[in-house]
Amino acid sequence: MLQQTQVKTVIPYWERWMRELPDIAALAAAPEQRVLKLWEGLGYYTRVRNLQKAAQQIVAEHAGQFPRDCDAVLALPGVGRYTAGAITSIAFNAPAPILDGNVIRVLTRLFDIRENPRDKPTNDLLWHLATQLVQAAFNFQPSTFNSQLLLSGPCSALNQSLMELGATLCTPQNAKCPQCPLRSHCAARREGRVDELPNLGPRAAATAREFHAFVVEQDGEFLVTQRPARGVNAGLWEFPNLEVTGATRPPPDSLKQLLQITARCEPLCEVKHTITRYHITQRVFRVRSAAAADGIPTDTRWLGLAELHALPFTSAHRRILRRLATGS
DNA sequence: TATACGTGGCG
DNA sequence: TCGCCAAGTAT
Repeated sequence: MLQQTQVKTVIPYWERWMRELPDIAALAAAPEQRVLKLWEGLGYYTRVRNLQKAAQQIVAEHAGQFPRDCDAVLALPGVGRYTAGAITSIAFNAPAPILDGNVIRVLTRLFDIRENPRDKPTNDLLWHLATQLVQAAFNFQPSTFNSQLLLSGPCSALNQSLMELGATLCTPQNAKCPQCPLRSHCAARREGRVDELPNLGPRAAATAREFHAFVVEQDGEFLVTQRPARGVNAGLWEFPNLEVTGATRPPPDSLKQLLQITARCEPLCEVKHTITRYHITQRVFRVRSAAAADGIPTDTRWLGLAELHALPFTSAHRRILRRLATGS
């Protein structure tokens, strides 16, 4: 859950998740729709499918016991170098390095590394520095006093401290350098370059795309279609929709029919969101004539409002559902 | 090796 | 309003 997602966002999801699926066996055995529902709104949906695969792999290959070996952890689906290091260092105090967005920021500033940390040589250097730091922590002999501050172990404490520093003081903007325990060691601060680092380079601009979506109601049920198994929001359910500008394929007749109807419909709302390459605007229309939906060729279902909430919708669609439920 | 993948919060 | 970024991974 924490991959590319802020702790604050994750907490309510994690609490609900742990109530519903309290252990590895429960996750491994759960229906995929239930697991997706618990993840609904968190984004990056392949993470949750990988997480369930990982649970099933642990049941099959590790007798249901979470592996302690770093290579076995790394072999789990959805677990990369960072997550394997985070788990084994934080949980087992293994001297495994971590490098996330926070640590990249802390280290590029601490050592005044001006190259783009996304470039391979610079990324290698940062992993090397993170390795040396956690090794030093592993060799550290705590005194009686500070051992009380290292209950989870020095490697665990070091890695969590690096991330926490980046999350609280060494922030992307308005870094709180006067409060930083490393201020006297920080090369970027000494050079007055804190605001210039990390140097991530420019981002590719997103292209605007516009869609019309149709909320088709019939006897208290709503028409939904399932997205393709690949690509954005793979396999999730949504209202039938059509790209209005820049469409690459001609719309099916039934959708064309819906599109013509939109001229007589009041827009329900407008939803905007951005993914890597596109700014997406969805104008959502309410269609009361169910006949308009006849013969829609894609995978479709009629579902009641309560059932709709049982499906893995994107948050944009959940906002619309709330409006439908409240009648506003 | 470079891209694509979601969403929400913040200045 | 808009751009940036977040406890990264898979392909």
